[in-house]
Amino acid sequence: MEAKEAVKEIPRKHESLSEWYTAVCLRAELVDYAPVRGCMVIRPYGWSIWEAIQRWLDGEFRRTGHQTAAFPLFIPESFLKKEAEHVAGFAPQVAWVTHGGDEPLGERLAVRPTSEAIIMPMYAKWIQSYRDLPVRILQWGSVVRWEKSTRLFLRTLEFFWHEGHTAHRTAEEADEECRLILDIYRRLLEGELAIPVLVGKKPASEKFAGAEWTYTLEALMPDGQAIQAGTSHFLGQHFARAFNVKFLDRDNTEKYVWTTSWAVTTRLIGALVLAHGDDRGLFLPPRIAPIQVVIVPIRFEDTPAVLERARALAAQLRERFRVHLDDREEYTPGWKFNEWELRGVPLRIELGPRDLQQEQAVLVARDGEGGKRPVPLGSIEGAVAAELEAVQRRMFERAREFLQTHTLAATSYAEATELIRQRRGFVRVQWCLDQSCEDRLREDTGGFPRVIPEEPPEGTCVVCGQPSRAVVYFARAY
RNA sequence: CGGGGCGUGGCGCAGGGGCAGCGCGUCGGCUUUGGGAGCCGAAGGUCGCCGGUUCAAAUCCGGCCGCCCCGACCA
Repeated sequence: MEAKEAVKEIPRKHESLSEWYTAVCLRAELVDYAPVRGCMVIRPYGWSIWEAIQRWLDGEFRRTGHQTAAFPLFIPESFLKKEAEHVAGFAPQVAWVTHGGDEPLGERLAVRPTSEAIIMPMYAKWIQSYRDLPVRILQWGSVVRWEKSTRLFLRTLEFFWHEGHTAHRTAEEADEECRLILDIYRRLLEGELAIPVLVGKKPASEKFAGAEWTYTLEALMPDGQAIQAGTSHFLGQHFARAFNVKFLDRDNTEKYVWTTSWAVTTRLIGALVLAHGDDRGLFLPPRIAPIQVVIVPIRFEDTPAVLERARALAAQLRERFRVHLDDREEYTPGWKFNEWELRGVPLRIELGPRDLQQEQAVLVARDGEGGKRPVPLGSIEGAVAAELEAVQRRMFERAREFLQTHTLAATSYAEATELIRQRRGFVRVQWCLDQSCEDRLREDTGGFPRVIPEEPPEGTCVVCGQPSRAVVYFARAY
C-alpha cells in the first residue's frame, strides 16, 4: 500500500550523499543558486527555518541580557590589520572594496569577514570604567569570505549568522560567558534541531585567528564526517590591546578588558538537511519546522463539507501550531503527500468524506512511525501535540544513536589511522598535546583534531607513547 | 587549487555543419480526486558568453564564465 520508494528527481541518500544533498536543498525550495559565483539565494522556506532559529536564540539572549545592535559592513584595512594573528588568518579570504563610484578610495575597505575589528574600536570609545562592564552585544547579519570552492549552505562566499561580542572585567567572567553561550548553542542543536553534538575546545591549531582558545560544537554527518556547528571564542586581551579597549578598575588602575566572540551560521540548515533527510527528501524537526502540520483535504471539491471542516480544523490548530492547509485544486492528494514529505513537514493530517462520517482525521508522521493513524476530531489537538513531541524525540534519538555508534575509541596508532581514513566517525584518541604528534596523525589520515572534550586523559599518546595530556576526537570534516 | 563531468523552452534530457526536438511542467477546456490523474487544444528557446572558421555554426576551433562530482584548503 504505502509507496515507500524513493522520490523521483532526487538520488538515494546512501548512494551519493553529495548529489542527494544538492537535489534536496533545491527541490525542497530551501535555496537556489544566485547568478553570482559562490553565492546562494535563501528562499522563503529556507529563510523561515533560519527565522525559527533566530526566534529561539533571541528568546535566550533576552533572558541572559544580551543586546542586539548593528555595525558596519565595511572595515578599513588599517583596522583589520591591528591584530596580527587575526589579519593573518582572514586576509586570504577578504573581499576588498577599492572604489566609491569611479573614485579610487584612499584606503581600501574590507567587506567584513567577521566584525571584531569594527566593533572593538567602538568598545574602546564606550568603555571607561569597570561600571561600564560587561558589554554584551550581538548582531544578526552576513559576512563574506572568499572561498575557493562552495556548497549550498555549507560553504558560500556570503553567509548569514549572528556574531556576539562581549567585553568583561576579568578573564574568569569572560570564560564564563563563553561557556554560557556554548550551553545555549548546545541546547539549540540538541533540543531544537535534534542534532547531538560533541562539545569541547579546539586544539591550538584549529582555534579562531586571534583567540586564546575556541570552544566548539561538533556534529557528525551521515558520511562519517564532522561538521562544526558553532563556536565560542575566548579572545583574552588580544583584541583589547590591539584596539586599546581599557577601563579604570576599582583599584584605580587602568586595565585591558577581556573579550569573547561567538557565532552560529546558516550552515546549520545544511547540517539539518544532512542529518535528518532520507530518500524521500527533507525531514525537519517539529520545533523548528516552518510548517509543523500540513492538512490535506480529500475529495473536497465535490464534498464542500470536507473543505469547511478542514478550514475549521486549521483555524483551531493554528492557535498552537504552525499549520498549512493545502487546498490547491490542481493537485491530487497523492501528489501533495509526496510533495510535503519532500519538503520535510513532520506531521500530516488527512481529512476526507470517510473521516467526516466518523468524526475523525488521519495522522501521518513524516518518519512513517505509527503508519496512518485515525484520531477522533474531538481530541485531535492533544494528539497533534503529542505526536509532534514524539517525532522530535525520535529524530534526536536516531541521531544520537548514529553519533554513539560512530564515536569510536582507538587504542593504537594503526587502529586510529585506519578508522579516521575510513571516515567511520569521531575517533577518540589519547594525545600528549605535542604539535608534531597531531601533525603526523593529520598527514597520515587527512583528518583533523575536531574537539578536545572535558574528559580526563589516561594512558599514553596514541602517536608517541608519552603520557597522555588530553583526549581528542579526530575526524574527517566538512 | 588539481582531476573528471556538464551548460539546448521553467525542470530533466536528446540532437552534433543546412526546419531546434522529446518528456515533465505551464496556460485553456472537459472529465477526475484516500499515495505523484486522463483526454483535447495552446503558449514558450538570441542552444552559457565572447571571438574565429564557413555560403551557412547549437554543432567545428580558441578563449572566458558558471555549476556539479572527487580530492587538497577553510564556518
